[in-house]
Amino acid sequence: MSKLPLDFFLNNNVQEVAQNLLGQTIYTNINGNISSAMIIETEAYQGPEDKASHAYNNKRTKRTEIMYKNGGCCYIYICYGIHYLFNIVTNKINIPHAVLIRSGKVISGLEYIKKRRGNHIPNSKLLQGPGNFTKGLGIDMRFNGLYLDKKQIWIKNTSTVKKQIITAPRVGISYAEKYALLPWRYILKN
DNA sequence: GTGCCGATGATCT
DNA sequence: GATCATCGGCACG
Repeated sequence: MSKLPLDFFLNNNVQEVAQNLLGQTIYTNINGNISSAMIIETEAYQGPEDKASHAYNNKRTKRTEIMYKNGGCCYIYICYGIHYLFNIVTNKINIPHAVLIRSGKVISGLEYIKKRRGNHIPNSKLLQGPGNFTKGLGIDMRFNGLYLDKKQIWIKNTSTVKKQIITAPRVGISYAEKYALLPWRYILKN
């Protein structure tokens, strides 16, 4: 169980990285409080060609600039004014691919995660959904632009060799026309 | 379990 | 001023 090296994210196939991330364990350290989660749901966003991506057509703005960095970098943005969404930039510099992390399963730091989410939330739902995932792990805009080899955030290689993956269309992007139908959402079975 | 709906603000035109 | 890579609460039944 070793830390994932950053070159894991330099792969030029973002769909492959999104699938390889399933079963890996992500850690956050918020003021010394460490919590971790197994990644169980991801979505691939293939920048320039993908109408659902913020970087469609190589669009460069202040917000999307992070996506043009080298793979292994965190891309955080606010969705619907309320929720932080966590993406990992993939591929080489100037190629704006990214993987959205949608759901996880608590591995450690349950007490911190419950505190951030509220005690009435059942354990199985603590990190379900992209907004809940970031809230539970304490991820916010401070993480935007951080690489995954920092003391605040990192990923350990805990994926089993054999895993069963369910594919599905991505969520909340009906405006993306034919790209909305592509099965670029990946869910770990069980 | 499913379905509707308001909250809420950064971002871009 | 419009557009969202969402969530929780409430109404069903």
